[in-house]
Amino acid sequence: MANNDSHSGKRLTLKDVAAKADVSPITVSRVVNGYDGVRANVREKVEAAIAELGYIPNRSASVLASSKSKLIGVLIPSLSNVVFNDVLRGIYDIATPANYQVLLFNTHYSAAEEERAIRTLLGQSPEGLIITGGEQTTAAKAMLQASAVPVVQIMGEVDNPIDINVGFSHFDAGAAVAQLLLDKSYSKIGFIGARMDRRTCERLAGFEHVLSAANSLDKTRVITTPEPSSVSKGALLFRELMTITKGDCDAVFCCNDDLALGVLHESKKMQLKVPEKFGICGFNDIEMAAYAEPALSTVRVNRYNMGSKAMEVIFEKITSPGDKTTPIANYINTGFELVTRKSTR
Amino acid sequence: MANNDSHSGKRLTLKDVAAKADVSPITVSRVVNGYDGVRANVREKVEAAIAELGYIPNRSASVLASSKSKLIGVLIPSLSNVVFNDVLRGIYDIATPANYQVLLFNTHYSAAEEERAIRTLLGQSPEGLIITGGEQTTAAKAMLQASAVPVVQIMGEVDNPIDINVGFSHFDAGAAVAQLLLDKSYSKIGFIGARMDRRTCERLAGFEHVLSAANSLDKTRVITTPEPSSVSKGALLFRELMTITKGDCDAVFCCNDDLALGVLHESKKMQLKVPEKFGICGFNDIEMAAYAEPALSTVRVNRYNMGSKAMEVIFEKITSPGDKTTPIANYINTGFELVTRKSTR
DNA sequence: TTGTATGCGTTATCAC
DNA sequence: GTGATAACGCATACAA
Repeated sequence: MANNDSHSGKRLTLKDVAAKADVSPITVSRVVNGYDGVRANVREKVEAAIAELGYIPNRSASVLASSKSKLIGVLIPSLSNVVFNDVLRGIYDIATPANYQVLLFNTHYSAAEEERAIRTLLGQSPEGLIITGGEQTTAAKAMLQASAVPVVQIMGEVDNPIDINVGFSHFDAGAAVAQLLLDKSYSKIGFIGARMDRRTCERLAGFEHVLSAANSLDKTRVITTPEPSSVSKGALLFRELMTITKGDCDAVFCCNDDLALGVLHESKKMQLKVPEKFGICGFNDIEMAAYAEPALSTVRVNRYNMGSKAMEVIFEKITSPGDKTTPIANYINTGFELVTRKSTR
Repeated sequence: MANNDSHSGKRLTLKDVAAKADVSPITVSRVVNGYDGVRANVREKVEAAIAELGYIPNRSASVLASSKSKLIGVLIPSLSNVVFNDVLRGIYDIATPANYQVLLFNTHYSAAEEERAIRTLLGQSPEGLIITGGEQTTAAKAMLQASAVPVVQIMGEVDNPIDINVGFSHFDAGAAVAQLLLDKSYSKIGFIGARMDRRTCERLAGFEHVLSAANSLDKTRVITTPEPSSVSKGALLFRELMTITKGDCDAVFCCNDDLALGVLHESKKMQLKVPEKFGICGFNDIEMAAYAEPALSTVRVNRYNMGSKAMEVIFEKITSPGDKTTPIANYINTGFELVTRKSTR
């Protein structure tokens, strides 16, 4: 931290650069924004002045005057969940090269915090919004509708998309896992879940749906907690499952890999043979899943793609304003994939 | 996405609210900003108008007029590295309750990208900047100096802090690990590192320093790659280490836990007895470290604290402007801690 | 190709 | 306690 160098106090503006380069402010503006119609020698003169002065354009003024913000608002429910890392990477990898900025909010799985974030975000003329899931408050939805800003709801398949929806069906994914375990001849299948947000509940619903149809559903084998998930929580919940069912359980679907890794760890301590006597399936396919012993069966979801697709769709919307001839699909299914490894028969 | 409701097209401003509430725009502004000096009944009238119209203040205009942005710029080199999740959480947990926004940039370990990000950031009148390490370009450093914005360099101990430095000595940490392994009677100690950013290099330097002093340094046991680290990369590099040294190696320090987990996995495949015949020490103490088998010895660093402390220091600077009587320390050591588990004797 | 006038929506300042 | 006026720094629209 230090003082401003020469022009201490006052912030440098277009005018200062213009004076130095002996042109008008608007010409400087044109150079800054890379307009073609500026003579080469003038451009060079201006660029030299900018460099010499160390001029940095004031973005607030620019946004105010042009109402172009190059800003994308992103709302995710958690910063601890590694799942969102990949999603964010996908978003940034598309946004940054296009010179768009990302304003990220952590909503802590709270619709109220989300609404507050949406409000502040909307005050900054964002050119697009990426939000998680479809459980916004009605007030938030109304604001979004009224704003006319492209909105992408990511992660899950939502019921009435505000605008565009990029994700996959967690119900189907949960169902697929149940079917997989059934196919592997497990019959007393439990469920371990933490946090229990909307999408986790949907996975559970799909899972229960299939088990129920196969007459294999026993809800005492469903152990959940609203607390955040972790490896240690997985171990804890697994012990609970085994206590409650008195060990009458031969497989478990964990709502994410962290939990599953904890279950795996604990099952070894219990000397439970995985996968022969006990099958474990996780969710997300984090890198460690492949390196667990036995390697963890899980469900691969295209996290990075959800992020990059969301950004791409926003750019499509931005660049084809009101173009009704080439409608953009309002649901993009990023799918999922069962990954069977050694933790299931 | 939809049309604006009533006043379609035009965006709502203070003036609209003022008209509706039959007061002047400035009064609305006062209500919006929670000034005390507004009569209760006027305030209520204004608030009603705001609610009815669904008015959202334009932040660009506000920032332009007041040059108060409530914006903190954060620059991190990677979004894949889980280390930064915790740092970010620490930042957000302090910033958000104070109504500050966080504008996050991913610099991809590139000083050039970092400089670009700093430039755009500085254009938005941030009230504080949190940047990673001390390897900014000289141009970037100059801009930061000139800006008079509080700057916190986090993660490592940097040489000439631009302003404030929050982190710990990676050199010392690397040295401590070397000493630990030596103390456990390992003598042919290798190093496996990926990415090899500045802080990783410092850990290696500290490590080599101690080994060298103990006459145990053999640089052929140092295997590194500029590529990003991962569990699989750990396994790969470990095989390389064993090939190059023809197995003449009895311990390894991995520059992070992911790598170490990969080494652990691979050593089992090689039937190498850990920790008896081979010791492994990681870095960071991610949750999985404790759940590996054998559990991984590692170094705990206070990631969350680095983030929260950085924000706290910025707030101190903001709230005590130029207060020379209570100087803020320009280096805050967040420390580290050796965590010895079963992967070392 | 370059410049002039004007407005973007808010807040600071100073009246009332 | 409330209001009028003038910035804030830039970009749009148009003129030259």
